[in-house]
Amino acid sequence: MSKDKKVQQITDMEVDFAQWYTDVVTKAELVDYSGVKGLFILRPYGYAIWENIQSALDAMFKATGHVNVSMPLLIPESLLQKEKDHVEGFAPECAWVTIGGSEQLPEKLCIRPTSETLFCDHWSHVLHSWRDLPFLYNQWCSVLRWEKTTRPFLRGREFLWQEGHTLHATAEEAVEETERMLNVYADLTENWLAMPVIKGVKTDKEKFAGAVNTYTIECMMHDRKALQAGTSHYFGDGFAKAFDISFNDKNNTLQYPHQTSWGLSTRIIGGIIMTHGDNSGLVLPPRIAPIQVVVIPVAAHREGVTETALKLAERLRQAGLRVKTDTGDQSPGWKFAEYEMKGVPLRLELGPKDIENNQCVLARRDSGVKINVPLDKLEGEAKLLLDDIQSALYKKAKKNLDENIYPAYSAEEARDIIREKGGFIKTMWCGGADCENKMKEIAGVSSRCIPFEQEKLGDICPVCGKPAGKSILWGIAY
RNA sequence: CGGGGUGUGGCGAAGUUUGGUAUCGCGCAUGGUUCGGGACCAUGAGGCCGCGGGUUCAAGUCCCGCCACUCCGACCA
Repeated sequence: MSKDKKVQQITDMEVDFAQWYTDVVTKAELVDYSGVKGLFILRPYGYAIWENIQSALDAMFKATGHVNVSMPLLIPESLLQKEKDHVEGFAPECAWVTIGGSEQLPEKLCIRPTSETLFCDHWSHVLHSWRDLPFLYNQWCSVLRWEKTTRPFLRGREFLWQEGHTLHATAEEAVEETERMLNVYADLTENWLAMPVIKGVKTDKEKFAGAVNTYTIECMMHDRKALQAGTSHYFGDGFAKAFDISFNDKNNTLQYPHQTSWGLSTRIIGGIIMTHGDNSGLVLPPRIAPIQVVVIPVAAHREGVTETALKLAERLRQAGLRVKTDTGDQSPGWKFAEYEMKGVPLRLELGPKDIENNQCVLARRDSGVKINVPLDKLEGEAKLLLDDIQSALYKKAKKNLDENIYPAYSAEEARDIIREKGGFIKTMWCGGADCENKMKEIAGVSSRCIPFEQEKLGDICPVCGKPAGKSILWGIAY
């Protein structure tokens, strides 16, 4: 147990990171297990985090011209099979509905693992003219993928996400959209979730089934493993051709449109936990924390304490903050531990001594630092502290990322670095799938992305020794 | 899908080797005293011992099957 650890129920992350993660997820009351493997219950506090992420992202989608729709849950087998690469990628993890009521169905229906095929089918009906384009659609839903092993948030068979699907008259427009949405994800992840990202493009091996290109944002977790936090795909006109989506352009020529899709899931909450959490539990970035300030009256039975606490909470609410006052009859110490476990960024303590001095105590979740604040300065101080916590979390995570990317000049060197230190490995790459596979074999890492920000680490591929034009990032991924 | 671990009141465990009345701690409820880092006392509620078969006079315990969770690998958001 570390010295400053306040909560004894959570396994130290240095002792067992996976157990620490599970402890945090359950003790912070984010999820509960359901009776079916890989299907998790999002409890109110966990769902509230998702709602905050949702509302931030949804606003960004709307601001970039997108509209929300709702597509069916089930996909006929024949529809799923229209695009060859796509079905090959997803068929192994599909769950099927074969019976309706007591009748065997004439065609089995797949519970959507993703909805490209549904959007394509729909668009093939409604698209006629260049005037209809672009379609800029998004849907918030859950999807089902029959994963072998499952973990709360990180890998569920069912998970909540949003999937954006867009259709454009030209390849240029579609590529631009793919990049735009990756930047939206990066904006959310860095500025709201305080998680630094590396933007790049996936190799052919790692890209989405059916995509021409997959763009990704990669994050580094506290245990130095990689988390793919969001992806944006450019499809070219492959799906359009497979689904017979076409339109007449301005010159009355029949054209195939170009397509994109992009998704971000509740997995990102696992990312938040593993990026900011500590041995006392969850640490939430203020911008998405369901409770930004928890007000805890001390010696609440004493005259004026509860009343004053409620008044201060209301003042903070008026100032636009999300505030909870805990007037329960547990001891103050119990409450301190409870809200630390839940990652509430700021705690306001108010007791008789404070009231005498016309002040209160504000305690930061990230650093544990407590300060006395005169009551007339409360709103300003609280906001300043929340802003500071938000940026401190980002800086700390950025440091972890920057300090754990190592160059390597052979697969063996990469292997040794991964074994000793973990983190990301950067190397040059010839672009060959053989070298990528060999890297996996020897060093145990998968390619994370070819970063947009390229570095020149040499001239040759560290695996085959042939000329190499690009730098690439490797890591062990969740 | 391969390998390991675990399933006993809400949670964590003991009991399983050697079959014989269901135990402990925490939590929960009520009352009281407390209250600045997980308070204390008293009283009380709560169990098809993961599920299904079998052996036996008798199964938490022995046998067979299944399921779930969890960790480590291969695959994915």
